[in-house]
Amino acid sequence: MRYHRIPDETIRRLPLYLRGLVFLSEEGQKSISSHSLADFLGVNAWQIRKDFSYFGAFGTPGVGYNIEKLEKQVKKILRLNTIKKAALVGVGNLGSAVMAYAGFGIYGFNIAAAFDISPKKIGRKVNNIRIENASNLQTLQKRRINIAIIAVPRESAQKTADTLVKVGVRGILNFSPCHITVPKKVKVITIDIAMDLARLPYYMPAN
Amino acid sequence: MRYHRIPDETIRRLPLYLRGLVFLSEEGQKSISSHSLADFLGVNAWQIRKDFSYFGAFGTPGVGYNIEKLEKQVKKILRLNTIKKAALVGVGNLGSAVMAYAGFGIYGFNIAAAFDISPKKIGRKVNNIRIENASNLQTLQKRRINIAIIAVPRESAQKTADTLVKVGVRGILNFSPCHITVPKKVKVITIDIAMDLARLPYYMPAN
DNA sequence: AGTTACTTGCGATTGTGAACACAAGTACAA
DNA sequence: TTGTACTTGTGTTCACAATCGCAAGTAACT
Repeated sequence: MRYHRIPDETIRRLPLYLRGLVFLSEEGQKSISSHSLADFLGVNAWQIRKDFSYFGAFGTPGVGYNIEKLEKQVKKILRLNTIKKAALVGVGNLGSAVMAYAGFGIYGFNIAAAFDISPKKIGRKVNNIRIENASNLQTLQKRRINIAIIAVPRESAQKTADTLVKVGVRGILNFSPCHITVPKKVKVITIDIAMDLARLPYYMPAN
Repeated sequence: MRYHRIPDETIRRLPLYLRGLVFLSEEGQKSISSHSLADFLGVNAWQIRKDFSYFGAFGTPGVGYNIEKLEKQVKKILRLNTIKKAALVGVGNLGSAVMAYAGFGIYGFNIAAAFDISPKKIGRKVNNIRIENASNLQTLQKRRINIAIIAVPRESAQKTADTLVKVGVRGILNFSPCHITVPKKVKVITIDIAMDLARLPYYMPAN
């Protein structure tokens, strides 16, 4: 099945695998079996092998996978092999946390710009990034930033997205708890941390 | 009640539906058709109807769904009909954002306690909640708090989880980018916001 | 070289959920 | 009462993903 299309569910898992591979690589480990990686990540070994098989064979039977090679391949599939600049819109509580979050680095992301509308925040520096006036979003086009993170209140999320699309952004990570409508050429992924918390009680035994 | 098991994917969507219903309810709307709700949330109408049909029929053909009734039912399924107290462990950047996040309210969650190990933070108040010493986690048992949010650095996530389980916590929302091992009776949902961002480039047209 | 223990790759099977189509219920106007 | 426009509920079909099983490859012995 070497030339088959990669299932969406596999793509969803790749960042998880990548996270594990990067960690192991930093620990100095050179190769790992599907079983060990599975234990480390809390998934199934056959799932890992199946997923990896969709984009070619990289493992050595009896030995395992070469971590560095695999890491490169996963990054290539996800188009993460070049450093990507992202813009943050909305430097409130959540936005500040996003700016400070170290976890984007391993995926090659770099928060290169931050915007807000509050005069109190504009001009201040967070994590060495100067907060700019949100009315200057159009500068993103020239700066070739086409990924944005929306962390504004729900009321302004759609308007913000519209502006971002207009200035050439084609990938949006949306933290506002609402649906955002965009042209087909633009991909939006919405995260609502409260929604995940809301699923928890269902899975908890009676209390 | 023809179906005995509600599919997991349906459960995953219920918080989304609930979010929409609460919003519409606050707007004063009394009833809504599956099609309108679908448009509002950015999903398919037949999906909504099918999902709702798993736990009984609530709509009126020709009219739509009674928002209040439906909201109550969804909350009941998700076991959100009583206010739930949750504890936060780790009041760093992300933890602070979680404490300030208003979105938990509509699901009936209430961050009732916060813990950290930094002497600088202990004793300070955030959102009217006094930050306690993390060595006092065992008080959760007496306080009958059995849901916790972990927002500590990766290195201490597993240890934190172990302690939480020991003091009776049975549901954990984990923001640390690592797998956490817990007894079967405990449910963990892990969120890694960077992982979602990492999927974005794959879905963006060539650049 | 032969043996053993281990591991991958992947075809085959099973399970699950998305998508569809439509029968049946409701409201309302004439 | 009849007709029309609308909406729900669900059986059925189809697509896709999880899981399994195993042949074949590899390494490290003796």
